[in-house]
Order: sequence, then structure tokens, then C-alpha cells
Amino acid sequence: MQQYLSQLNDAQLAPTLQKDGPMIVIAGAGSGKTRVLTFRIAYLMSQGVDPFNILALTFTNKAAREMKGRIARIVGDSEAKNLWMGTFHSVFAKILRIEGDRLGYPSNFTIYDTQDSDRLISSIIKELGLDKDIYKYKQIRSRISSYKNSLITVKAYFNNPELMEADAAARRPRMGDIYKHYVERCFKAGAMDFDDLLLKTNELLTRFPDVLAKYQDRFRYILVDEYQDTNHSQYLIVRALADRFQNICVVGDDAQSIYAFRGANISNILNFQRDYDDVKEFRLEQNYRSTKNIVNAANSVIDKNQNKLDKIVWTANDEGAKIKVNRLMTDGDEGRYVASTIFESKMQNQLQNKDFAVLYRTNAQSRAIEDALRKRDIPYRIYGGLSFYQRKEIKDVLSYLRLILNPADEEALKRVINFPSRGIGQTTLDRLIVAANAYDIPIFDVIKRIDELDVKINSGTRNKLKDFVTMIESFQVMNTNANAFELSEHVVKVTGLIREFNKDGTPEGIAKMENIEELLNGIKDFVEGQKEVADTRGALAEFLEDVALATDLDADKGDPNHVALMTIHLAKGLEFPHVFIVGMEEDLFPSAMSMNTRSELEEERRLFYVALTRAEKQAYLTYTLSRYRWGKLIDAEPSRFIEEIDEDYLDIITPLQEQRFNPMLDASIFGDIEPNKVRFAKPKSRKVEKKDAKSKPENFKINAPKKLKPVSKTTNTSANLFDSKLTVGNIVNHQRFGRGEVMKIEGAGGDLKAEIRFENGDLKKLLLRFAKLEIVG
DNA sequence: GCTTACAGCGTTTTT
DNA sequence: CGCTGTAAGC
Repeated sequence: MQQYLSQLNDAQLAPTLQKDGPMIVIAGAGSGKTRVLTFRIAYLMSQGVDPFNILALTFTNKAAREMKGRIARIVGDSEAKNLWMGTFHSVFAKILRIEGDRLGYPSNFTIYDTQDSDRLISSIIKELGLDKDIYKYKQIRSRISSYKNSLITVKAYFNNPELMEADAAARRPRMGDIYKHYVERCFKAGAMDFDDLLLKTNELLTRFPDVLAKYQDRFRYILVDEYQDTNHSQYLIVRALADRFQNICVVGDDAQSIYAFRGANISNILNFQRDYDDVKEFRLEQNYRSTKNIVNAANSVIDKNQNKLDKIVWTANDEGAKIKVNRLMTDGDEGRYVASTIFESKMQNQLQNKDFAVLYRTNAQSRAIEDALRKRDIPYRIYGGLSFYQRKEIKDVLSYLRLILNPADEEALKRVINFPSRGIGQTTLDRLIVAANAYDIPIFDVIKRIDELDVKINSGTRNKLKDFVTMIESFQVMNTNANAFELSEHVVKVTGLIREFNKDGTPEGIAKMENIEELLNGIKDFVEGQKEVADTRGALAEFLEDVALATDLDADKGDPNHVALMTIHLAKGLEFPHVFIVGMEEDLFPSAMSMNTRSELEEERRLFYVALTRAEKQAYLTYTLSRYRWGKLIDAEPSRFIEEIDEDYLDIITPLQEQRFNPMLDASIFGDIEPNKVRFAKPKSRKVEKKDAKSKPENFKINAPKKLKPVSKTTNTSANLFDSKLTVGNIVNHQRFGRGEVMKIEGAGGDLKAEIRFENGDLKKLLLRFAKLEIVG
């Protein structure tokens, strides 16, 4: 242990060796807080603390895994295994599986994801006959979420006139009714949403003193990472559990609090001292990650915030290069700038792809970057966005699996009862829902008991319904002796999902097939990994839980040497030698939605602080003059955050657009700009009138190439210009569909698609990677 | 009850 | 632009 501790500096050593009592570590960016947490846990264990008695709550499962791995290297695998470590959601989901029956939940309850919640809420709005334009399901969901995170139950809601008035004032007087129905329906379905995992844990600990005592006794040492991002519900759980032994260690950085939008309460960290007696406070202020330039630049930005703890982050590292600031014409140029800079920097400085990250405010920005990197053959990976498990075909498979474990799961049932189609339509489903509500039983039970209940459904449909139930029940039988992989493979075949996606040669269908295959492989890996566990039947349940709480950061697939693309939120806690922060524009970053109040703007600023401090050696900031949003070109102006950086740390490059990124010379830009769209865009839809003068010469420029190259009628000419000999107008022969004419070509590289009108009239999109096409004319 | 066409809408950020 | 939900036609 001693040799490990010698790796720490004095500031890090102090909290590491602080064994008992409440303590807070204020850790600046890059100051080695993960290291402190890791060593502190190892130290506790070396002092005789049983790992079973240590609970460490992290922000992502990946962080937990990595930390566990590092601890294992110090104290050994078998000991580290026994630590309770994970996100709030995953740790308390496990506890709820054990104790949830006290609250009336089955141990195999489903975890509803956001999409499930949305669908249920939409369904309830419809059933209540409310206007969906006033009751927007997304807004409703976020209201419900914030109630739950503040521990406002349905009962509490109806006891609180202020809340009801607020909702009534927002023209949503039935908000409480929707909330009530939503909660009841989730409960009946044996389902918890993300917020329930915390809310129900609180309920459990409050209502059952013996359960509270049990877990207080178990978790004698509690550590919470990223404490600044805990919400009220999480805060209460920690307080309750730590109450007996008071061995609570929280680590965080108020300057990096970026999750207020999902209920995180920055005052949890600001007020920690008030919550416990004799709190020991530690500060980690030396940054080991970044150059002086980056640290100082970040400091100069965060200095503009009023609401913060005093803290001086400094570094002994080199001065380093200044932050490069670059202006580009469009988001397409921005992507190309990023790609070519990475390309050149790799050459000049002997760097690898994985030394680079591109960070952005919104997921939608990834596309332009992605296109540019692909054209340059630079391997990249997009983190976040639509995660693998949220894709339609994957959710379909998962829904069957969910239904096997928990037939009451209403959202899973609605999803697959008629997919692949088996003649059970909307009308039938609506009647089933009405009956399920009337009899207060799950839809699955309505179908099972359909002959004894009063439901208006004809006998043909009844049989189809019964067949469906019989099929699911046969899967349930199989689940008692087959492993999760065998079962899933069987389900995919028997339900006809494979056939459904395989029936045509469309690129979508093929991609879906591949995804399902990948899912099955994932399940197989999971089962293999569980071989040592005696009871493999549990594998399916565990797999589904992992999936429900997985973040996209988790999957480490493919070539690890890639450029990382992700939102700034997702980048928290990570570091890269070279970081591009793109889209540094007003209304985008800071977001237009976050400029109404000081606190919102301060959160955006903290987000920028997080982004900057991800960089070790070099940071790049880019902004554009115009950018595609909603398919239209919108004028943009530079973000105020650029000006907020002390200019001593900046290297402001105003690129010579005429030379390097002149649209007239760069043929590949045609497809991106779409001259017609710009010229005929409705004036009303343009962003105010500002800078109308500027946009005119732009129109000029992009009109010019149109004359030179009148071919560019297709939406993405770049693809066929560079990547394929197939062009629009070609007559091709497909072995299955016969002769057809190429109408359109889109995508690039492996995703290159052709839209082909076949002689039978069918218009199909085919992935050229797979389609066997013969050019005949 | 199913398939197709198109209207309308949206983008903050995520466990 | 791309997705979702609804309307129309079979």
C-alpha cells in the first residue's frame, strides 16, 4: 500500500488517509480526484474495512468499472469484487429487486426508458381525451420527472395548491390526473422509470426502518463521486444511508455542475458542511492534465460566474500552445477544417486518432463532422446520440424478452403484439386497454381471460390474441431451462422478426438484421461472462437490467484507435490530448433555451469550462457564419464565451476562406449548400433580420458553381463524384428485383445508397455495399 | 385492419 | 432534414 500512496501529492494524500467521519473533497478539473477515490477505497480496505461495507456511487457505470479495475490491481481481484460500486440507478435497482416486494413490485420489474415513458404518457393523454397540442408528452414527462426527483408524489401533488395552480396557469389543469394515471399504470405494469429507481428507494428507506437499518449497517463507508450533479432524491438517499456511521465522503467540483436540467442541485455540494457535523474539507487545486494556457483560459471563463465556491486551479505543466480560434463559412467547412487539421496534426506530431476528440453542444452537430471525417478516411466513433439499445429493431427484440420476464409490461406488449404483424390492430388494442383499465389488470391478463370478460372482440381476432399469449408463454417455459442466448435466438426466429427484416434487400432491412445479430452476440458474450455464476437463468434478467441502464460510453467495440465524437455532457470526466470544441455560436452554445436566466447561463458557462478542461495539450474552438438547422441555412454569430476567455491565451486565426475553403473551388461543397434551398428559403424562417446584408454575397458565391456544374441536381453529389462509378440515370440489373433506373445516390463510403426505380414500379433504396448490381446502361 | 403518403414538428444536454 | 403520427385508400 505504501508504494501506492507515494504516487500521491500531499493534497491528494490527506483525503486519502482520512478514514472516518464526513468529508468533502473539492476537486478542480484534472486534479486527480478519481485517483483519490481509488486509493482511498484501497486504503480503507487495507485498514481492515470489509469491501462489503463500502458503497461507492459514480456517475457512469464505466467510471465504476474502471475504478474497480484499478482497485483490483492494488488489493486483488477477489476482494475488489465485493465492493458495491456503480451509478445511483444501477445500485438501487439491485436493492429494489431484493426489497421491492415491500412496495408491491415484483423482483423482475421492468425498467422503463424515456421512450417507454413517452409512449405511456401519450397513451394516457389520448385516453383522457386531452388536447395533445396543449399537453405535450415531452413537457409532461419532464414535469413528472421533476416532481419525482423532488419527492413530490401524486398525493403530495394534490396536497400542494401551489403546484396545481402553477400547472393550471400553464394551461394544464389536468396535469395531476395525468401524473396519477401514469404512476398507476407503471405500477400495474410492474415497471419503474429512471426516477422511480431513486424515488422508490427513498420510499423504501423511509417506510421500512428495518430496511433502512439493514443498509445503513451494510454501507458503513459511503463515497459519492460527482456530488455536484446529485439531485434531491439522490441527496436524501445518501443522507439516510450515511446517517448512522457518518462515514460519508463526497467528491466534486461545483464548477463542473452541468445537470441542473435533470434536477441536479448545486447547493447539495455548496451546503454539504451544513448537513453533517465536523466536516473535514479538502481541496485539490493542482491540475495535472492540461497546459498553463488551457488552465488559465478556463479559469478566466469560470470567473464570470457569480455562484461558485472559491478555488484556485493551477498547474505546474508547460505553458503549451494557445487555444486556436477559427471561423468557418458553414458547418460543412467546419467539419472539413476539423478533419484536415486532425490529418495534418497527426502527420506533423506523430499522433494517433485516439488523441483527438470533437465536442459539441447538441447531438445534431455530429453529422457534419462525421461526413468530413469519413471522406478523409479518419476512423471515428460517435458516443451517445441514439444508443444501440434504443434502435427500433433492438427495442423490438428486447420487448419480447421483457415480456417473457414480466408479462404485465404494458409498453413492451403494445410494441410487439402486432409486430411482426399478426392481424391485431389499433382498434383491438384500444379495446384491450379500455378493458385493462376497467378491470384494473394488465393487458396480458385481459387476453388470457378474454372469454370470461366483457370485451367486444370477434372470435377471429380472439384466436390471434390467444396465439400470441400462447407463444409468449411457451417462451416463458423455455426460459426455465435455456440460457438467455438460446432463448433470444429462438424468440427472434419464432416471432418472425428475422423474416420481417430480411424480406427485402433494402439497406435499412440489412442494417437491422446486422444489429439484431450484434445484439444476439452481445447476449452470448454476456452469458459466457456469467458461466461461473451457477444460475444462468438469471442471465436474461440481468442482461435486460444492464441494457436499461447502459450508457453508450460503455460499449468498447471496434478499433479503439478512433477520434471520439460526443456531446460535452458525455465528455465530463474524460480527457484527450487534442480537443475541438465546435459550434461556438450564440444560440447554439450557449443554447438559445438557456439564456433566460442567470443560473441557466451560468450552467452553460460551466459546460464550456468542462469542455475546455478536457484538453491536455491543445484546444481548438470553431464557429461558423452560417449553419444548417432544420434543413435550412441559418446565420450565426460567435459565442460570447469566446470573448470571455482572456485573449492572452488565444490564437485567433481568421482563415483565408478564399484560399482554402472557397466553395467555388471545393466541389464537394455543392451537395452541402443546396443553392435552391437558400435562394427560396422563406424570409420569415430566417433568424430575425440580423446580418441580412452579410448573407447576400454568400448567395452570390454559391450560385456561381451552379452554372459551372448543372449536374448537381441530386441531394448529395459528393458521393457519386468521388465514391462510385454508378450515377443517376444508369440502368442497372438486380438479381432479384430485375431492371431499374438509378434515381438518386446518397450517403458515402460504406453507407452509399442508391434509390432505384424498378420496372415493376417499386422504388427501393439499396445499400451498394450489399446490393449486387450490374450496370447495363 | 393494413399500407402508403404527407403534414407537421422539432434540437439542448442524460441515468 | 428526418422522424412521428394521422388520413386516405385498399
